[in-house]
Amino acid sequence: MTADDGAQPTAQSERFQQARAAQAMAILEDYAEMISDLIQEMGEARITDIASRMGVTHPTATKAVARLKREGLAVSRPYRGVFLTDEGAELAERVRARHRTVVDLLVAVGVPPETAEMDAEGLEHHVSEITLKAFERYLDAAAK
Amino acid sequence: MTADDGAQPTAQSERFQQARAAQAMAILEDYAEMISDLIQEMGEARITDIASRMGVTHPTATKAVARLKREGLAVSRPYRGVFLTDEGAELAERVRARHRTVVDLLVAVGVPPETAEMDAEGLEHHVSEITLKAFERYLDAAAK
DNA sequence: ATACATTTAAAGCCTTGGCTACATTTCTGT
DNA sequence: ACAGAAATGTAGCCAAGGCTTTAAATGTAT
Repeated sequence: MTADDGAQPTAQSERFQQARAAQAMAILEDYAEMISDLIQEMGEARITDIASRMGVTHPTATKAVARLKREGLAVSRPYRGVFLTDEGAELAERVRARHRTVVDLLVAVGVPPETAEMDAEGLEHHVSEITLKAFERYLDAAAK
Repeated sequence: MTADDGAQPTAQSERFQQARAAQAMAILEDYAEMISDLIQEMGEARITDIASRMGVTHPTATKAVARLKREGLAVSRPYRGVFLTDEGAELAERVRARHRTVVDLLVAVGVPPETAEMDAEGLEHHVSEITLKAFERYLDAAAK
């Protein structure tokens, strides 16, 4: 009836699939950024601290770290802190920069800073490169 | 060490928990909106059409509809179309309006329309009421 | 009206990302 | 040095949201 079952995806279904893919990356990104934060602040990232800051229990944090390791983004030895690989650190830095840009843009269009910080946490993972660049241009223009 | 294990959550951990909660609603919102779209366009929403537009297989769509029914957002009889309850229709309408606002705002700050449409699909679920209101004010101001 | 095509349903599998409960290891203080 | 506390690991449970495969119901066309 709608003419595409299993056949070529529509633009719309592609958007949903894209959104789902972004979501799959989101947690990895959050954990990588958190680990990076902790290393900067305290020299190492302990499972307990990661869990506490992410608002999850430590087994959950352990699982997430296992996934990061599987993806080649982190390394760790039993009963020791977690560290990022070069790739992981790079991801964390990109995520951090994007987060700042998103918060800044929200504030620039009139969102209260606290709310901006809150919403950015979920929002940021769905901001594409193109949109990010647009945000940066907008902020640059507004800064002048 | 970081002083809050299981104790009161930090502002940061609360943000993450909030983002996770928003994510849990996201799929429900997407399906509700899609069902609403289909009903408007074709008078009813068939499982096959929902699946095709969402870019998933029909068993997956069936499961999603089951959740909607469980949450009191939709109703359906075996081998018949899916319909929204008042609550479901209201949710769909809110989601649709928010989607439009988000796309408009993205375009207003310089994001190409096609990209705006793409990113909004994931973004919208994390835009709080407060942020949405700010977007609307911004768009109003820019319209003048 | 009956055979064939399409649609829906049902069952069962997988991964993710939460959780609790329990075991083990490391750290710390006396 | 050793006991108790704290941190980490491991196992197993759950729900969500994908999937494929198989079965049943519905719709359609000769």
